[in-house]
Amino acid sequence: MTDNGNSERPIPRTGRPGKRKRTDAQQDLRDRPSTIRDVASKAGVSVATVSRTLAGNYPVSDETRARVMAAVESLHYVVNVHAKALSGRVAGPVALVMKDITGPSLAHVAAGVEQEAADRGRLSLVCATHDDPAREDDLVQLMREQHAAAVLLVGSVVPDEAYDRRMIGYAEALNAAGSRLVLVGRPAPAPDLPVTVVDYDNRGGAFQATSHLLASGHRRVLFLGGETGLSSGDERRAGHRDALRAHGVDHAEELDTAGTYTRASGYVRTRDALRAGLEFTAVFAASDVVALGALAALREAGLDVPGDVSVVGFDDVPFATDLTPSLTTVRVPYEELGRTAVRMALSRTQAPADDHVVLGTQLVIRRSVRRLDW
Amino acid sequence: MTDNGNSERPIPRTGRPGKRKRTDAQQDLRDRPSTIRDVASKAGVSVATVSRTLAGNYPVSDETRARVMAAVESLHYVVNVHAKALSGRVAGPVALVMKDITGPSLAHVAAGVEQEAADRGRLSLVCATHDDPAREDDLVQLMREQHAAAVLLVGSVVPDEAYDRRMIGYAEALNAAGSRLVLVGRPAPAPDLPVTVVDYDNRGGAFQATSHLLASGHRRVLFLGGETGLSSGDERRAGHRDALRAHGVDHAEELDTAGTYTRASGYVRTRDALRAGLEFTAVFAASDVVALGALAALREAGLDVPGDVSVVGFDDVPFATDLTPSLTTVRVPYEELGRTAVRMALSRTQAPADDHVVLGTQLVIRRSVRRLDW
DNA sequence: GGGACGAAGGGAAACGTTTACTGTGCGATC
DNA sequence: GATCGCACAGTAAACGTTTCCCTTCGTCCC
Repeated sequence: MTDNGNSERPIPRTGRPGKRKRTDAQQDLRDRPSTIRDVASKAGVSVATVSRTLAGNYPVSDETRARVMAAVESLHYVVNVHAKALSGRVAGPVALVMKDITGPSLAHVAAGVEQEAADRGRLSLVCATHDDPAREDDLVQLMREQHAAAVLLVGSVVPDEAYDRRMIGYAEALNAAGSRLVLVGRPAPAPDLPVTVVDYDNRGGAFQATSHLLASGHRRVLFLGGETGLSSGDERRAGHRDALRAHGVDHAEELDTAGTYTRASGYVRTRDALRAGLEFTAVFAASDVVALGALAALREAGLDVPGDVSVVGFDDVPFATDLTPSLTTVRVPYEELGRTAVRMALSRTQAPADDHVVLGTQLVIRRSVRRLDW
Repeated sequence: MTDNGNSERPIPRTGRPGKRKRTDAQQDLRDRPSTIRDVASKAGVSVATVSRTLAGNYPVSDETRARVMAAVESLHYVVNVHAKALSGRVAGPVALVMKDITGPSLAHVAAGVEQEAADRGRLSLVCATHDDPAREDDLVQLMREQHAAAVLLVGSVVPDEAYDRRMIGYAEALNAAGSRLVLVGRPAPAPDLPVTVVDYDNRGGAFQATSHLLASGHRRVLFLGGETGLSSGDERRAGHRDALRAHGVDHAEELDTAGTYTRASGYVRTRDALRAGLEFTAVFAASDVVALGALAALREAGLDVPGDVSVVGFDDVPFATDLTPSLTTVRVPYEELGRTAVRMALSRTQAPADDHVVLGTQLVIRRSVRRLDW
């Protein structure tokens, strides 16, 4: 024993009496992460002292601290987060659940979430559902197992009864586990639920967009809306109609289309409208990628934007400024959406109530709209 | 006692003899996640039986199973992953460390990583470094604590000596902890290191791009390269020069520029080249966003693409097809890059050696290049 | 000179699982 | 009819930390 001879009590044992699978001791350093006991024995102190030295919340003599730190260095010791979580408290991660990460808007939400989470010392778990509700169920379950501090469900949905039921279930299950459900860009299923809702003003943004077109003298606006039923789609449609009504413009049924948020959908609907001989001087696409399709169809038809037809989008994705012409669109604060969601979920005081917030949207005027009265 | 009366043995106790902070039992369900002991006591069995019932790796009578499942349901029990990790083995997460998540190419890598990880039953931790080496150090450390199965460092770098040292440290530290360092899109710091490298053929892609321009009759190609020193930038530059050499075209120093991978850089360099009166009939931008800037500058100068100047990009970001004109570019299999990285890191057999793979890149011909000899 | 006190450190419980051991009955086998 | 084996269930050790509680030792104050 290499005890420093000042005590009869046994020095902390190197290993437990329990069996060790590994027979040759030389391998121990190689493939098994070193534990606090390894550090303790190497430093000739107890595990309690090592823990306290590293935590720095307890007086430790300089000499002991030095020995412990040296042992930590030489063993490349890092704490085992599972053990730490099991005993002391560990800040749970933030879980981000979305349909897909590659879309520019969702990527920005993710960036905001990651940044705010990191600022608060949390890790971010990112998962894609690919629009599969069963997968969403599994993920919420999984996040409960992981003790996630908050579970963020991001992206527009069809708010039917099944959706409400699922969200209610999630909210309660997470709440019971001390976590928090956060709905980002999707509606609350019911009032007084333990849920945080962070949304943005779809309706107001669409209102601004269409108002801008109407104020520029356009009267026949082809609306390339999102899917009917989808929350963001319906809200943007409502904002569009609000604006028509507010400006006393008749709502032409045939100009009010619905479809998916894809380039293809924008392309097809615009092309078909042109083929059908519909008259319009402007297009309001309910998303920038839809606008992309519209621009392609218009260009193909030999129409100039904004010379012949004006176009407005929605989202303000990064490339909107680089299109020809640069796209007038509605800016959605996606990154701020993510940050706010994390902030609200984590800094929630003991208020058990639900909390909602709606971030504003804002028209960004570029070059894809022409004033007709010029 | 609601025991079913068929045994004298004491039913498992409800709680441990140890002290409980909570005094009023009614609160127990509310804020503390229920444990396997809660389930066991509710079902009138031992914790071992509950564990085995849930794991399904041990014979359990139908009646017992039903009771356990009922208890699980009613208590909304989920296993505590930390406890599980401490005892049996739990598949560690995959950690993805990158400069920023919002870029289209990195987002696609992330999507590939997430998908492959999910397919293998792993969670994905996503972190942004914002190009801060110290943050990268912290994250690697953090991932070691988290027992990540693999740590993926994604994105081009300046491979200087400090970089090598850091990567070597990471590789060894992670390897010692049973994890694996994976470098994606960046070079290996040294041979025979426990590291997995997944890269793509920057040089070959650039060679194809410039070759395409030269084969189309262009002789003076403005090269908008990436930063000198940056691995991907240097490789693409090398590929470009290879092609010039292969086609016997003189390398004109003034046409070979370096800068950042930003739209602004592409814009400024193209504008300056035009102002300086440099003669060129084609532009090869070392990334699509740089091409975006070039397109804007050309347009501003009243030049038509591809009528007056041809343009080729690199990356094949999603919007490349939607530009005016659609952009001829080099496709990089970003998503596959992510998938491959995870696959290689996780399905690595006991081969302790380093393993490298280079994915191919491929020219995608669209409408931004004109044949000069027509 | 004696007690109080603070600094420093150790022992061991507790966190929630999994699983190796140990029993039990009970039907089948010789 | 004793025995073997199997289905089923419980006990307890182990996983790696943190922290409560206890001990020791030196100082300071009256």
